[in-house]
Amino acid sequence: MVRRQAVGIRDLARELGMSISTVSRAMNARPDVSPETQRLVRETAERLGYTPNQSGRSLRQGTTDTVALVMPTHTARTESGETFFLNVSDGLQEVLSPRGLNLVILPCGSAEQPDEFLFKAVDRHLADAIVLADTQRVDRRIDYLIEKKVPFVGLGRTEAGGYSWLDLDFEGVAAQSVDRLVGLGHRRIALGTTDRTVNNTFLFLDSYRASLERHGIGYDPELVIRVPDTRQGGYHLAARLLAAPHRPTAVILEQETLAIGLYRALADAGLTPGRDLAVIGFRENPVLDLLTPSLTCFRVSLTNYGRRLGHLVLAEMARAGSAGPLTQEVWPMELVSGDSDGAPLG
Amino acid sequence: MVRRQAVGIRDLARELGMSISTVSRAMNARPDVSPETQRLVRETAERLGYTPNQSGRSLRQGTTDTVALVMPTHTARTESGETFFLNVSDGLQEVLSPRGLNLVILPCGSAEQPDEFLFKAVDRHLADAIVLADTQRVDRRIDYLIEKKVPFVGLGRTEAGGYSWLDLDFEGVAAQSVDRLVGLGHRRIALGTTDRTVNNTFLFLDSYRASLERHGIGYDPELVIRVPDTRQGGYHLAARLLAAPHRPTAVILEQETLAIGLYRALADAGLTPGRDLAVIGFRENPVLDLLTPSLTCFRVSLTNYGRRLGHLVLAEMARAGSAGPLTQEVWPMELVSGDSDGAPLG
DNA sequence: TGTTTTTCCGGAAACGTTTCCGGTAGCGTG
DNA sequence: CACGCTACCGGAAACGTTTCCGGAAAAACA
Repeated sequence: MVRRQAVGIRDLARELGMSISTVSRAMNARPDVSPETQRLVRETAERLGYTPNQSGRSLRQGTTDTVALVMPTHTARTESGETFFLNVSDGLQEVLSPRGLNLVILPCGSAEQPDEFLFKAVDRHLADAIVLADTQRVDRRIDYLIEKKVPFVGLGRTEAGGYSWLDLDFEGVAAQSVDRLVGLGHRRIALGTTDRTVNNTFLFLDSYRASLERHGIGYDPELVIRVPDTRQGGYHLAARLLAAPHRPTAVILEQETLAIGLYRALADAGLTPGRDLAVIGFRENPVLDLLTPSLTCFRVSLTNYGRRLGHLVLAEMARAGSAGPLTQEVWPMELVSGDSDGAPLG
Repeated sequence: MVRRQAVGIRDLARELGMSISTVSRAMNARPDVSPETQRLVRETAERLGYTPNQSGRSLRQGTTDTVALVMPTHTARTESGETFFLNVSDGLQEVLSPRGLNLVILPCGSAEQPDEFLFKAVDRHLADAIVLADTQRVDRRIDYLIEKKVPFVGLGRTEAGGYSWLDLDFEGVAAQSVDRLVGLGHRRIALGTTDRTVNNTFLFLDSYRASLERHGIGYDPELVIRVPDTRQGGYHLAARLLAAPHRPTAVILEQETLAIGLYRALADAGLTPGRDLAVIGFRENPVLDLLTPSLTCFRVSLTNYGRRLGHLVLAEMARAGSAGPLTQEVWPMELVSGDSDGAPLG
């Protein structure tokens, strides 16, 4: 039978000739242990290769020193997501790590139910705090987290509120896009969006609609085109735009990925973005660099975003369930002007 | 003070009027507890909302029911990791999940030392098994894992061997690329690669060199161009190719990302891939769809790859340190013929 | 020097679970 | 009826750590 743990706190204490409680305090840098002892303990621990057993610690203090970012992998697989999450997680970790907190990413496989997946993770007390991505308009997971008093931050809003979140300014982006296009003289402005149930989609659509009406342009449901968040989706989107009875002169994309298929489709039809159809994309993305003419879109520093997220998580953990103030932040995005959104032809 | 755990096994036992040992056995579906009791226990657990505390379990049985995929996020940020890891993890999870194993992704932030990061994760016994990505040519982490007898699978080879791994057929890809280009009549074939220390890079280079020599073409170090694994890198690569004294007629890319900047640079120079310069990329990637002419590259099902990885992990866990047979698999990639690799002009 | 405070350390009880070991009841068998 | 066997279950000891509590020595103070 294999030894469970190579060297435990008991072995270390025996080696040092002191009590395990002293060793424990020394390892945790408690003030009530002499500096000399601390040094000695640490040195010996290093020498014997001792590291405290996490399960023991967790059991005793009811804490795991871990923050989990739960993220549905099928979202990330839609080609736009992976760099998003990894960049965010990098910023997140940069803040958490110095505080002695480990970051783990919990991928909710495409096979599983996102709700059940989270419930299980929470019940198992896999982490002390959670970052919940891909929030739906109404999201049962939020209710669960609140009920169970798990410190968490939403990486996205829901309709309900009542918790701390951080989100990109979808409404602002939609409004800016409409304003810009209207300013250029466009009146028939389409929206290319997805069929996802994530809240962003709703926010974007609502703002698009409100912005149009603010400019005295009637909202035409025919101009809201829902396609899958993939290249093929973008291609299909273009096809539907071009086939529309009264063809729109501009389109706003809620997902950057759509731009790829859209450009391709326009090229196939002998049309040029910016001249024959004004296009405004969503998030700036390295791979979009390939697009010619360059895409007008919006920029945000994902690493900073992740860092801020880290601080929110820390705040949530600090207040530990006590009814403190919530932080709800919308992050503005900066317009990056490209050549894809010219004035209408006609 | 807040109750540590809402409802523990003790509460459940009291409610049921039986001993905690029976409850435990029932929850774990042990054979020596009557079916009737099992049903009753489960039902009551469900009703009271009881879930076993993971720390308690881990402490007692020295196991965490978790597999960790450790992955350096800075790799993923170089734009080429794009969808690779999430697709692989999806397949991985599909295999692990039904076995009651949780998958976590441990992102080694760009700020941290990858070695230390792993050592700490292992010492803390964060997972029962590990999938180690981004293996270097010589990798201290491998030695550590072997020494500590942690079940693990390399997502990539190292020079040393002596453990189980799964890897893509970089050598085959390089050889096929060279063969194809030589077959088309090319003699000056460049290699666009990166300065990364990951083992792939070495394997690819070695095979490129050997393949050339197999065709009686001398290896010219001047034709091996190392650039960062980014768009800018690809752009820079093209610049160096075009500026070469005796300009190569073909280039093989070890990283798919390079294709983007390369295409852009060629366009800027008024050149066309496939006509003025033959290009063979590496892995098929959705975003590369934008490239015109279409890129000749290689294909592999990442989800299958991930699934296979899952089975290797299970095998490693099963043999639990006992010197069993190692599994070392190279996965072939399928050539996807595009229009980017025509015959040389001259 | 006597008293109080401070500094530092040891003993022991948790944390929630699993599992070994033993024990009782019921059953079949001769 | 006596015996053994099986099917279930309970008690209690772990697993490795932290932390409460108290106590001894040393330091500070009068």
